[in-house]
Amino acid sequence: MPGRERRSRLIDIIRLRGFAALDELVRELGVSESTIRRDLDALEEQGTARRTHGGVLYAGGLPRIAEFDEKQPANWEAKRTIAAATVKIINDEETVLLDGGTTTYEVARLLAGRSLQVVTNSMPVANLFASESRTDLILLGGFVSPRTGVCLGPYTNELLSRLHVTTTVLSAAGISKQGLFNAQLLLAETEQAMLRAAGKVIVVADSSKFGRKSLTLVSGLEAIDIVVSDSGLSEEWQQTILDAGPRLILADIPAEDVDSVGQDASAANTKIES
Amino acid sequence: MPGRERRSRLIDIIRLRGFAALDELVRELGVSESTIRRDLDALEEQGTARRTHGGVLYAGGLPRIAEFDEKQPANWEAKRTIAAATVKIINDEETVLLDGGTTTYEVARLLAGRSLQVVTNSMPVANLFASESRTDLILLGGFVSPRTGVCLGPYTNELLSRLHVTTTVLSAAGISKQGLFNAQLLLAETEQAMLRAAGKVIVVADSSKFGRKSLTLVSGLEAIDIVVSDSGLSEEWQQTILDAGPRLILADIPAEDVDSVGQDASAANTKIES
DNA sequence: GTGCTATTGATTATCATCAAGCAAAGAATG
DNA sequence: CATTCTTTGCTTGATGATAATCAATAGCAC
Repeated sequence: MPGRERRSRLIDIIRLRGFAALDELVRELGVSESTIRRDLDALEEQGTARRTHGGVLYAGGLPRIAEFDEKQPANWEAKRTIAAATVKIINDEETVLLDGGTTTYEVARLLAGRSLQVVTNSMPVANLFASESRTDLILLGGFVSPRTGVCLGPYTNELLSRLHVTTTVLSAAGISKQGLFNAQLLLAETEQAMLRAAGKVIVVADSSKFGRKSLTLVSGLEAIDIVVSDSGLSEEWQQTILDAGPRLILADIPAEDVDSVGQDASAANTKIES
Repeated sequence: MPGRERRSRLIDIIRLRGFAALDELVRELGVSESTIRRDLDALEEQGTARRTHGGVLYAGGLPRIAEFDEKQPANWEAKRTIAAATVKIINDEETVLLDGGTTTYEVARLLAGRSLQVVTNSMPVANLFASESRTDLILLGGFVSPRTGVCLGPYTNELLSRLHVTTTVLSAAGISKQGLFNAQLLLAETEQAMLRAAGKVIVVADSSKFGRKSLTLVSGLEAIDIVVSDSGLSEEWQQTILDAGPRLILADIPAEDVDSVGQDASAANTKIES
């Protein structure tokens, strides 16, 4: 096999799989290990691939969404348990509208594979469902915000105005007595449109979000049906929320079995109030 | 550090980076190699990660779009050169509408990082631009086809009807004397809407597509401004296209330097006719 | 406290991978 | 045809990674 074609196929294989073991490549391309190794060195020099012990990683891969990369796994433990509690109150065959944000992303991960209709404006969320044949996916178009990967703007809002869903799962940058806050002006409008499209509104927010305001007010507390948070939420806030109307679900960080992240969402204990 | 938290952080790290070397993890988590190794075995069993020699890959990641996975790198060499020739006739600051398909995906890869406005209905394409701050991205929403990851349907078409772009890059399942063919009925409608939104229409298709019909006719040849293909296209077909109206650009597979795939799009020789 | 168990860290022998050097086979050049 | 340059495959000693075993520690029940 000519060297040119081999290197070209090499790139294709690596790109396709994201990772390829060295002996794998030796077998599939039918050349010696030394040759593969030399090719990989060249690819690395060129920046297309990254070598590891025993294999290669594709380097020119998808640029990642900033928000999901930088973010320290700050309250991820909490976010995960909140997500686990949230998916329990979503039934199969529902139509679910999912907002952007890391907590809703966790919810989306747990929903993947279930028989649902999902509507979202978030590209990271959409990617999770894109190839799931059991889940119908409707993507809200519009202008894509580069930092967060969500669709915004008039097109998005107008499309939303014509949809109706059974359940909307919203995230928030902050929650105060006045209601839900968000950090982006355009996103606030889109979230307001989401509220109008919803039958039941669920807000997911870890306890650190309470008592914190942000740029714009999205909605009052009375528009929310259910708030899902973690057990770190103070008594006062619990009462404040309940007084304002919503049901409150507090997810306990599970005593054991943290490993269940993927399919299995049964671990979190939940305490339902009022 | 308690084992639970460690494993949780492990998942976060792996997910964030896609790959992590073993000694890296040892250093960052401050535990012994044996412990890390045991944790990774557990994660692998559980399906969250995939072990390699000397490291781990994240497994629970994005499910991949079927079309891009299965597809043999059949005419990829041709597709790449076609893509390289195509991006040469697209200028900075233009508004470009990109169709779905593997050839247009290659075009998109070469456009990534340039100063453009990009409009697309394809999620794989959108992912390439999502975090590029230099490129404005407008995503056409709608119903997402699970196999190909493109948005279809009435919402998509209606949004398109309100847009105007300088250049549209279309793909095709087949090209005959009658015109452009596509394999999906709904997609044909969307592509017709794309044609209507376009100033200049570029069709990218490798030579194997010519003389091949598919399910539905999308448009006649006269609606196309430029056809970009490879040098494998027969004389008769060249003449047929030129007689019908479009300009024809044939990309030669470069004699050397196949390695330039990423940023560098300068390699392909092109022959421009009429 | 005593036993029990789970988790961790160190050690070892074994195996896989690596870089470098060298020779053979083509391809290109004069 | 001879010569040079490139590409390829093989070998070797060295390095790195692995699995398995064992001892130490820390909890937990009673």
